[in-house]
Amino acid sequence: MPLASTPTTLQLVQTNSLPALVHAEIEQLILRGELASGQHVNESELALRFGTSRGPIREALRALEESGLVRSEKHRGVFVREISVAEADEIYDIREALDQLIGQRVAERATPEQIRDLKAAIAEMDEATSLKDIKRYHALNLKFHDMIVDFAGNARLTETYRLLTKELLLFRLRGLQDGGGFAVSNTEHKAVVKAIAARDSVLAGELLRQHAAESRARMHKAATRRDE
Amino acid sequence: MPLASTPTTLQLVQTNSLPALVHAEIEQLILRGELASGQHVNESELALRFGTSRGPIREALRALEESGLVRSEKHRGVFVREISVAEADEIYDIREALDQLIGQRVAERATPEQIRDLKAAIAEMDEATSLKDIKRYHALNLKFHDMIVDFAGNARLTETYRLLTKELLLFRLRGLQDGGGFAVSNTEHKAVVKAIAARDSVLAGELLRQHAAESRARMHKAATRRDE
DNA sequence: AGACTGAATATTGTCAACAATCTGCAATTC
DNA sequence: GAATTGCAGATTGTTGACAATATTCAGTCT
Repeated sequence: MPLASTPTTLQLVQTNSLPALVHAEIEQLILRGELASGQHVNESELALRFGTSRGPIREALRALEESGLVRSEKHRGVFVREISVAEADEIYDIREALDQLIGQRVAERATPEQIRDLKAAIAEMDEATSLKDIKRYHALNLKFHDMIVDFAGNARLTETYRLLTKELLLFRLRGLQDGGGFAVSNTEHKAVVKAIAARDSVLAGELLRQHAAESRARMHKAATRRDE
Repeated sequence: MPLASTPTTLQLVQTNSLPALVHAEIEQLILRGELASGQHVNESELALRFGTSRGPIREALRALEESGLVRSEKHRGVFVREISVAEADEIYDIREALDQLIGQRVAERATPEQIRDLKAAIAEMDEATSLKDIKRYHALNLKFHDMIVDFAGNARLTETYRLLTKELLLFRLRGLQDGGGFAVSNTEHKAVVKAIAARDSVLAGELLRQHAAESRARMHKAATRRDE
């Protein structure tokens, strides 16, 4: 999917139905924060924006509801979900378990090319760090984790992991940016990839789990700092 | 949810919208095998059956698609998903990781009452075993795992786990009944609950993971037996 | 006979209108 | 003045109709 040669819009429309397109579009709107957490989502407005009727919009919203990005109240409409610290905590608990699994599987299965790609991504992050380009670092970080879960070679795991990650992203957008320490983060990445390259699956799993735990800890720190 | 005092239909209709009701209904149809794996799902037919128009049906199907019970092809309609052995394997890989987490958390958090409930469920399963009532055992087994994931006290985990379980159920319905050995299964349950009662979270996690692994192994055995 | 063409049918995709419900605000009552 | 009621206006819930596409099957040609 990352390397898909750009399909023409024609192909897109022919394969994906309108609801699917709208689904992806609205998801981006939410993930980019254009539709803020807690905000009411107006069907007609979206229909107008995308040049469709409300039918496809509603179908897309139902899918987004199932994936947890949106919540719906009867006769009141749908709202972008708000993730509480407690909920983020629950998600992190799952994510840690999955990260351990991911680390193990990648160490077992990653091809030399994939390991090279991971190292390249880390180098880029180092670059972003020295340039203090936080935004770029953040994007690269997401890409790194996207790559690594892909390399675990379990499509269903990828799907599950991305679902949870999206929800956490929703939480971060709520205002709490990952509390600094992004130079630290990359040294963790290096350790993980080193274990992967050494094919030490147990260690890789352990390290990737710890990496998620660190991220959770940073969230907590940011959250409590904000509440005082 | 298990202890919800039966709400009146009035309340149900007032709170849940038609798509939500239809969603639950169709899910049952699929999980009970009334809509078989791979089968084409006719929108108009369902609309007629539930006495609605096609709109709500389509919304429900979109949600079911997102949850993975159904797949959809443009202009051809939606089909009940078919889970291959490879996909089931992927799901089991995730399930094992989650079961380990579940075991740990339950050992840490379960109340004495909850532990008693688990023991009661096991006793019932023993009874079903001695009566050779496989069907009842199967139902109780599902209930047991439902309870245990609930007792982990992580709503998001419950949701994720149930999602995967539903997909696996879809696979089992495909013909491969869990290859016997259900007396074995209950001795495993006992060991898990013993570890939980002893508050040994590491062991409980390990045992529950193993339990999932055994289940996976039984699936493999049944699958290869079928393919020869 | 087998492969191809094309109409007839069935099914899905989309839309626009109508019904039900909620929200906000002004008028009314105590 | 505060609480309540009742009335627009807006928004969602649902529907039935129409358009676009796929499938089927009879007929035709080689």
